[in-house]
This record gives sequence, structure tokens and C-alpha cells, in this order.
Amino acid sequence: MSEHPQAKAERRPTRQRAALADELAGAAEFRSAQDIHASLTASGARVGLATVYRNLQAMAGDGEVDVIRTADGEAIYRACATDQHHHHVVCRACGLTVEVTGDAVERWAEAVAAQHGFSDVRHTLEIDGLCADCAARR
Amino acid sequence: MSEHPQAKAERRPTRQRAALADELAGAAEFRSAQDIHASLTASGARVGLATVYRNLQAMAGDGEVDVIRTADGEAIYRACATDQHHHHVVCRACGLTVEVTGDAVERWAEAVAAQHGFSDVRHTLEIDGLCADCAARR
DNA sequence: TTATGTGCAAAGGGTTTGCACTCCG
DNA sequence: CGGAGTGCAAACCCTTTGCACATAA
Repeated sequence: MSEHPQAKAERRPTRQRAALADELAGAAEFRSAQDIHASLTASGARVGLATVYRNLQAMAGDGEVDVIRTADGEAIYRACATDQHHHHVVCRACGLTVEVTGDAVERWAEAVAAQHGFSDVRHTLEIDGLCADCAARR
Repeated sequence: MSEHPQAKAERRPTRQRAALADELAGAAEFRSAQDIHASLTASGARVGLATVYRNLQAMAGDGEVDVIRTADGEAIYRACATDQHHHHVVCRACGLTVEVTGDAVERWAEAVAAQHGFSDVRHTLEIDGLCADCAARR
């Protein structure tokens, strides 16, 4: 094993990293690296796209941000509200995101996998729908 | 609504489509479009990569094949064993895939989403681990 | 000073598309 | 014949990398 799930890496604090952290802290939805970079640039923060990618990647590795993939393969990031394992319910229309935990599901996944002889089980689960607001304005 | 989940599209039967269907039928694991194309080529079937992509996409749209994304954003496909909603348990080492259904999870997802005001709920769930064989040969 | 972090721009890699050609119906 | 289906290669797009420069410790 060479992976450290919640390993706290000691990265050197820099202006661009702070700006990125800020940007993430201010957003409630998942956003693409490009989107974040654009926002940063618009705000006057001079940060390179590569830097955004590199930091996002590092933070994801340390579990500081969640990463999920859109249907078309684009990675979107979001600051974790909690540091424990959780899943998301995302609004397809506006991107509103709610984090949820589900012990029942975790156990189910584990059990089902074990039932088929699998070990060292992990899983990905994303739920999407229409949030109350978006559903109402239809 | 413009999506037809299991809509049966009437595509014109062609040599390449047949080859692709064959290739998919013979595989038990998820494979990338490129991989499938290589296999097809190796078998002597002259099929263009673009055609593989186009058909795979069409079939996925009609629910004839399952599509999931690898962690690095690559799409991998597999012929569905069943036409009803299901999930997968995939071996990280060899790709062995088992399809499973889980009413409990379906209901849980629906309930959790509803609890937060979401409607028209959908979800994605993939489970991965090490199959018995691969775990043994470590 | 020295290793780490950053910017820029070029390179990568998977997927999509334009266009002319082929083949089913 | 007419249009769906194909092949090829160029175009796309997100992401990664190489390398020289800036900066935290």
C-alpha cells in the first residue's frame, strides 16, 4: 500500500494556494478546475492554471477536497464540509450539493462485495436530482 | 423530457456494428473504447476507431451497454447482462465484474434525496475491490 | 542558499467532428 | 437513388509536464 487516505501533507504556504483555498471555501458546489481558475483570475488573483490543477490534485490526495467526475469525464472539485467518508446529493439544474452519510449503504456495499469474494472494498456513490427550488420553478 | 432510458433505436445493421456487438458479448469485463477497437483490429475486423466510439455511445444511450468512468476519466464499456437497473462490483486488479442489484440502496438513495427536498432522483454506484483470485495471488 | 512551488507553453491522451465515400434499404 | 453509417485525420478539451524563474524556510 502506498496510499495514505487522510495523510496530512505539509505543503509550503503560498499566495496562490491561499487564494485557491479561499475560492473553494466560498463555493458550495462542485466546480471544474478551469472554472475555479477563471474565477480566481477574474478576482484579480494571478494564479496559473497548472498551479490550480497541481494543488487541487494534492488537496484531493489529502482528502481536503472531494473530487467527482461529470458524465463527460471532467473532474469537478469541492471543499469537504466534513472529513469523514460521505456521499453527495447534487442538483442537476443548479449544482446545489448536500453531503450525506449512510452507514447502511456502506455496510451493504461491503456485504455485497464480500458475498462475491471481494476484499479491500471501496465504492463511489453519487446521487443527483432536482432540488426543491429548481423543481418548483419548472 | 427528451431522454428515453431504454428507448430502442432502430439502427441500420452493418458489418462493423455486428463485430462490435460480438466483441462485447465475448467480454466479461469493462473495457475502454480504444481497447475494444484494438481487439477488433487484431481479430481482423476492419472497424474505425470513430465508429467504435459512435456505436458505443449509441448503445449506451439505448441502455444496451453499461458505461462507467475510471478514476482518470476514461470511459469503459460493457454489455449489460440484464436490462434492469443494477450496479457493479469490479476487481481493481483483473477487471472481473459482477452485476448486483440492491433494492435497499435504491430506496435509501431515494429517501435521503427526498429528505433534502430533491426529486427526480437518479444515482450512480460502483463498488470495487479485489476479487478472491487476485487477493489470493498477492 | 536550497528545495519547493509557480508560470508558461508545449505535449499528451481520450474523445469528437468534418467531409467524402460506402453500403443498406 | 437517398440517406444512414463509416473511415480518416484533424480538431477539441481537459489535464499533465518540462524547464526556467520566484519564493518560503
